[in-house]
Amino acid sequence: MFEAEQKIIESAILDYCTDKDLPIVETKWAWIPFNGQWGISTSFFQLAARSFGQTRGNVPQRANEIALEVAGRLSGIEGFEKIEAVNGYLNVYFFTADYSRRVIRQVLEESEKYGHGQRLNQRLMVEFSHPNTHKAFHVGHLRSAFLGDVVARILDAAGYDVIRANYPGDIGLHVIKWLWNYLKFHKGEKPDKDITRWMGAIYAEAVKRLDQEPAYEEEIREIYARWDRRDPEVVQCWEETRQWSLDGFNEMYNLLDIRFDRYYFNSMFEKPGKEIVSELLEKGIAEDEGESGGAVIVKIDEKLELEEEKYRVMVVLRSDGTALYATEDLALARQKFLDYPDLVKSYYVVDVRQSLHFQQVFKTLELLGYEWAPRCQHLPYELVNLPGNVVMASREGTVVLLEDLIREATARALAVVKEKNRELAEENQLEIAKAVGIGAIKFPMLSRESNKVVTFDWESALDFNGQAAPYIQYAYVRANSILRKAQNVIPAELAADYELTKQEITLIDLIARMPEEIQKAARDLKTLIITNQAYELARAFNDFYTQCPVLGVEEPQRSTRIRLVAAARQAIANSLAILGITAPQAM
RNA sequence: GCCCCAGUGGCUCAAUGGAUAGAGCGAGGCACUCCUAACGCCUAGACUGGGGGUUCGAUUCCCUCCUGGGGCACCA
Repeated sequence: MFEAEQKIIESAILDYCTDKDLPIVETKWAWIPFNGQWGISTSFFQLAARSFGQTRGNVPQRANEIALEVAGRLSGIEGFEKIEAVNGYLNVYFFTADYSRRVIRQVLEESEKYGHGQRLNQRLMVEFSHPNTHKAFHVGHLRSAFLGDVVARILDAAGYDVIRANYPGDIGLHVIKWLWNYLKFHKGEKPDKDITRWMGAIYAEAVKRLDQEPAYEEEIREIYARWDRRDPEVVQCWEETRQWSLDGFNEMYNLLDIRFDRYYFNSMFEKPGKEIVSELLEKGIAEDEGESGGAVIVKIDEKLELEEEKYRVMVVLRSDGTALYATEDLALARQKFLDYPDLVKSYYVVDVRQSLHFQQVFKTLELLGYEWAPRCQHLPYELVNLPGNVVMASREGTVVLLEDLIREATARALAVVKEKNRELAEENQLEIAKAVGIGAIKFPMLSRESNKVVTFDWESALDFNGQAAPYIQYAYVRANSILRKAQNVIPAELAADYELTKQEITLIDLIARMPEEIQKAARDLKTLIITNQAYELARAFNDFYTQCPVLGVEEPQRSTRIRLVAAARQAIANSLAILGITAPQAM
C-alpha cells in the first residue's frame, strides 16, 4: 500500500550508497514493532557487514552510523512525519491522519474486494477432498476439504483463476464389499436421511461379516468378477448407490460452504491409465516382469541414474494386469492438462503419507516427456488423529463422524445464542448457531501449519473461547452493531484532524497489511497466515471497541471512527470469507 | 537400512535470518449503572530437545545425536 513512499526512501538510500562508494544491498522493509506510531523500517546490518569487505569490524556500530547518515539526508524530504535512526534501523513514520484516511478510503471503495490482488489471468487447479463413496465421511477427511477449499479461496483472492477439482474414490475393493453386502442382505433398501452415515454403516457391516465368516471372500471375488465384465445388475446397483453417496457428500459440502467446479472419478481412469502404462513400456521406461510373475514397474532412480535411492520403484500395473491407484493417477494428471492446457499449477491436497507416491507419479510423467509434469505439485498435510495417537479409520471403527461433530457443535452454539439473544426469532438463532458451530470446526484445522498433526478431542473441538472462529465472528458482530445504531450511514471523509489513539493506529495498521498478507498466503500456500491476520484484526478491533467510544463522541472523531468501524468490519468480513467462515449478523 | 516431518511456558500453537521469542487455554487476581461479558485488564510461567557450526546477528540455515510420528514393489 505504500510502494510510492518506499521507492522514495529506497532511491535515497541508493544515492547514499553511490556517493559513499558502498555496495548495493536490496532494501527490505518491515513493519516497525508497535510503539504508538505508525511506519515502516529497514536495517543496515547487511550493508554494514558488506562495507567492511574482508576486514572485520563492529557491524552494529557501523550500521547505526549508516542509519544516522541516511536519516540525516532524508530529513529534508517531505511527506513523512518523522524519520529516525535506532540501533542500526531506519524507521520511517507516516503522517497518521493522512495515511489512515487513505487506508479507510481504499477499504470502503473496494469493499468485498479489499485485500484482493489484480487478476493475473493465470489458471491453476486445486484438487482436494477426494472422498470414498460407499464409506462414511469422518473428521479425518475434513482436513483436505478445508485446506483445499481455503487454499483455493486464497489463490483466487490473490488473483488466480482457480479450478476446484474433486476426485472421489468411487470404485475399488471397498465398493465391491459394499455392493456384496447390499445385494446379499439389504437389497431394495434406500436411505431416507443421514445418507452418508447409512452408507458407512453398510460398509462397516460388510467388513464385520467378512471378518467373522472368511468363506464370504469367495462371494466378494464373484462380485468383483461380475463388475469386471460389466454385469448389468452390478453396474446398475453401483451407479445408483454411488449417486446416494454423492448426494450425501453434496449435502455436507453445502453445509460446509465448499463447492467444486469439476469432478474426476476414480472409475474413469482405469482404461486411460493402462494406455499410459503401454506407452511407458513402448518407450522402455517401464519394465514388464510378468514372465517371472511380477508386475509392471518403473525403476525411476535407475532411469534417472541416481546414486542414492530417492524415487525408488513404482508399480504401475499389478501382476494380474489390473490397474491400481498409481495407474489411475498417471491418467488423472494427464487428463487435467488435456482439459486445461494452460494450467500454471496443478495442486493435489492429499495427506503426507502419499508424498513418495506423488513424487513417483510426477517424475514418471516427466520421464515420459510431458512438459507439464513439473507443474504438478503435492500439497501434503498431516493427519487428524484421536488421543493416544489413534488413526481415524473407518474399518477400525475409530472415527468421529462429521455429522455428529456438526450436530454437537451447532447444538452447543445454539444454547449460547438462545441465552444471549432471547428475543431473536428461532430461525435466526439457528442460522447463527450454524455459522458459529461450523466456523469453530474449521478454524483449528486452518490455523496451524499443515505439517502438524491435529489431535481431535471433543473438548477442544467444541471450545469456542480464545483463539477460535467465534472470537473473530464476535468482533464482526460488534462492529456491525455499532454501524446499525448509526443507521448504517457511513459519513463522508472529513478533512479535519484529531489525534488518533494507539488502538486506532494499530487497527488501521493491521487493515493496511491485508493485501500483503493475502499475497504471502498465496505464495506460501498457507491458510494459517490468513487465520493469524483475521485473529489479530479481531483482537485489535476488540481493543478499539473497549477503549474508543464511537457514537457518543464529538465530531470529527465520531465520523472518522464510524468510517474506521466500517473499514474494520469490511476487513474482518473479507478475512472470514477467505477462510470460508460465515460472518453472522448478530451473536 | 534409507527417506520425509515434528520437537518453543503445565497444555495447544505463532514468530519474511533481525529490535525485549508472541498469543490462547489452564492457574492466581481485577473488572458488568458506559455502542452485547462469546469482551477487557493485571500477575506468574521459556537456557526455543542436546551438542557443534555458518553469520555482525539463528526459533529460523548447515552437520550430528536424542525423542516422537510417517513412508519405502503390486493398499489407497
